[in-house]
Amino acid sequence: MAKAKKEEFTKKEVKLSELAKALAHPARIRILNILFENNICMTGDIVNLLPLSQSTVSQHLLELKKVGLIKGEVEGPKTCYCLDNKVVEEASFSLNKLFSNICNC
Amino acid sequence: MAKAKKEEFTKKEVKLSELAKALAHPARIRILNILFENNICMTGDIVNLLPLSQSTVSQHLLELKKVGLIKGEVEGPKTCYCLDNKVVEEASFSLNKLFSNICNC
DNA sequence: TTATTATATCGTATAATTGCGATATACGAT
DNA sequence: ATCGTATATCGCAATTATACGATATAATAA
Repeated sequence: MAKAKKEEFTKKEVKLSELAKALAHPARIRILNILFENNICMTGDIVNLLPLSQSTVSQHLLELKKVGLIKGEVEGPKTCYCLDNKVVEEASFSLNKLFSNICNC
Repeated sequence: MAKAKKEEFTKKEVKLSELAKALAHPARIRILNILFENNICMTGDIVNLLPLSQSTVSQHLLELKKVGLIKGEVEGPKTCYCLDNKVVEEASFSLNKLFSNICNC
């Protein structure tokens, strides 16, 4: 979104939309599942589970890191990513709240 | 996303990412809230509650309609939009499932 | 019929996203 | 020191998203 326009919305609206944007690509959805399900965290292993190049996967990891859903720890030449459970929990809560606000379910 | 790449992901991953993309703009978040909170549904009224031009709001409405979260009914020269509660409910469920899959919370 | 109103769509400009190959970096092993 | 491995970043191209003004459409009102 254009930066000028961003100021015309509330912080909550912007934050929620940025969270949604982080989830708005199947590769990133898969990455989140991979990080939880397997004991896998190295970039290379994640790359092998995705139909994308190493550099592209690296970018998607960065997107997830930007909103805080994952964090990466450098271990020598490798990097080990994992979910940031606190942020994931907050994200879950935010989206739940959105839906409880717009839905009688 | 490129069409060729879309086929390399599961239908679920693609569907969920498309839902997230629909939520990935503060204007669309606000529109959903407006449609629930107020008894307002006409495009013009929605336009008045957003810092965007009529044509831009119309496009955002289309985005939400594309994923089914809202539906529009033409009433003479006006159009009345409302949430599609069934789809909203399904969306809520899908996102809940994602988070229950990646979070112990 | 003509004017008005509400809205969608078209054309266009700009910005952001997606994707990849190539390169740079950083570390461990030889 | 040099090589190999893992990963991030750069540069670029293609696509998609965002935004707006202008125009088209369609129904109602005068």
